[in-house]
Amino acid sequence: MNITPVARPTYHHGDLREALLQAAKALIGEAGIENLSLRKLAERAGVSRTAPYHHFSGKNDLLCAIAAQGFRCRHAETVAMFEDKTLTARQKFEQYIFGYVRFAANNPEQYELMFGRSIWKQKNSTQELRDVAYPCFQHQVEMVSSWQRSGLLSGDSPLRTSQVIWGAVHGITKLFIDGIYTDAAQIEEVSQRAVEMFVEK
Amino acid sequence: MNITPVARPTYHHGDLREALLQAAKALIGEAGIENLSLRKLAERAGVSRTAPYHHFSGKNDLLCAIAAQGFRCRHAETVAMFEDKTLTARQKFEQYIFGYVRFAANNPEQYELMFGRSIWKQKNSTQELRDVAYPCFQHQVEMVSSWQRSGLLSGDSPLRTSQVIWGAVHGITKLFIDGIYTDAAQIEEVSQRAVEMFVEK
DNA sequence: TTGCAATTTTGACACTGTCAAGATGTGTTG
DNA sequence: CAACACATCTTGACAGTGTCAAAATTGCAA
Repeated sequence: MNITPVARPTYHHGDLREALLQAAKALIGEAGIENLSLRKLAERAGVSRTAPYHHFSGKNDLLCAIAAQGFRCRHAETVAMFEDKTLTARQKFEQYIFGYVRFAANNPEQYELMFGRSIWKQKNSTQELRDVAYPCFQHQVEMVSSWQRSGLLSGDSPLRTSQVIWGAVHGITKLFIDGIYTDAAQIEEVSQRAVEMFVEK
Repeated sequence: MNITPVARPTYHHGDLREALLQAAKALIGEAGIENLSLRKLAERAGVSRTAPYHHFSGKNDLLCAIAAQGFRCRHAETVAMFEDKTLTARQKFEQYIFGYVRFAANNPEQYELMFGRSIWKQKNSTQELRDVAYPCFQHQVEMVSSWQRSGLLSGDSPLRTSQVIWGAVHGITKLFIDGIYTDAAQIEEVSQRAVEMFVEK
């Protein structure tokens, strides 16, 4: 919540864009997205109110950049896990569910930016964000398709099945991080139950 | 988006509280929650900026009241459906899923208030809202419990199973109304697939 | 050195939620 | 009917917000 301005020796910052992204992630982690203001952010970075506008076209642009970072991080994690040849299909499915939920629980504010209404609702998404998010979505369908071929999941429509499973993890996640489910300790048990309910017996 | 002030003959409004709730629902339906301001709302109701403060303790209080209306409406719908003796268990389950998704699709902004982060995240919920929301949550668990006893759903933990199913419909719903799934026409097909994946064969 | 472009700053504007204090109406009691 | 109490509404004010325009500063290239 507190602002800790950073003294800056030179007039030009050097890498203000990256510094702003870092400070923004720190601020939303402390006080939530709704309490992030460009002015507080600028002050934290030790720079004037409108300096960020030379690195981001506006607040929305900055939020999209943070979301894009999240997609890149999450996508790398998922691909690495799915290509691990020491895991069975069932283990990969479990890892996917638990990894997804854990990522969201550890970075709730960033997750909100990635999948929340503030960006996607009214076509606020940047081209950069769309370019990095769509492969992420696509990869989920491919994983589900592979699990169906291996008999772990039922049905013949990878897209529909993937939409239901993604919906489930997304919904469980949101109910927890948005504070409707108050007991956060239950999230692992609910995830476990989700795995049981989806895999074929 | 436009403001259409309402001429008012008398100094006292008569039923300003209800008028504000109605106008607020109309405004968020037109421009979304994030574009609702108390000032525009007051102007629309033909009243000064601070008049609403004599009927709601603040903006959050007003939003909670709108959410509470949504819970009452949805709860009545659900109870009536579940007590309909002409429906089989399977039909009731389908109706629950489709009804849930349809309600959210028809009232996306009100749904966002009911289950979104803006209210629940930081203990912003009113006592009135909690009193009307919890029975709604509880009823979902009871329905799932009944479907498990009838053999429609598997497992022995109504709470966990209910959390997964609620998570699924909530997640599917959110992915659509928040604009991540762009093709809203698919929502029925995804709901149908969800029913198939959850009921025992 | 001069000139140019990138970067940062100051000033300004419209908008927001909300508090304090005053004005106006309504209802109740003597 | 008169006077008071109270609910309701209004005006004024304040701090905070995102963002634009114009001016200032700096780094780099010719």
